Amino acid sequence: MKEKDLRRSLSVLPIGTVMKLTSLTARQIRYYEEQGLVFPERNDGNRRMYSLNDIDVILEIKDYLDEGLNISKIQDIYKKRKESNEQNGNSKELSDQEARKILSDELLNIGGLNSKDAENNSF
DNA sequence: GTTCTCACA
DNA sequence: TGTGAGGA
Repeated sequence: MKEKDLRRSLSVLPIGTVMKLTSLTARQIRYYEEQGLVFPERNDGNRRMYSLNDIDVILEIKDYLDEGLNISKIQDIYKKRKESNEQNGNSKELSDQEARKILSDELLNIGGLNSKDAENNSF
């Protein structure tokens, strides 16, 4: 399973491919990178090379955007997700449980932010 | 032909 | 966000 993760993290896709796969504009894709949502590598001559992992994230971002979240909120979600993934270097199973919880919180948050200001942090 | 950065409508 | 300029 590590093999897949490795390939999945290999950055080999030019922005044009990502555009087609995500149906977003280059502008948006670059913007999300600027916002720290995806981290493409910059191999030959300053060209952004995205990985399947990035595609996944971008697709997810698109999804969140579609559900009414703004960039800053998405940034927050990913920030927290990363923290949860990195804080437990001793237990992978716990990380998985945490990941599930985080996802649940995200969904709850999406539903709850419509009426009031869940803007800050309820979790 | 494709992508990059910067800047402005 | 879109788009155009100017370069690689």
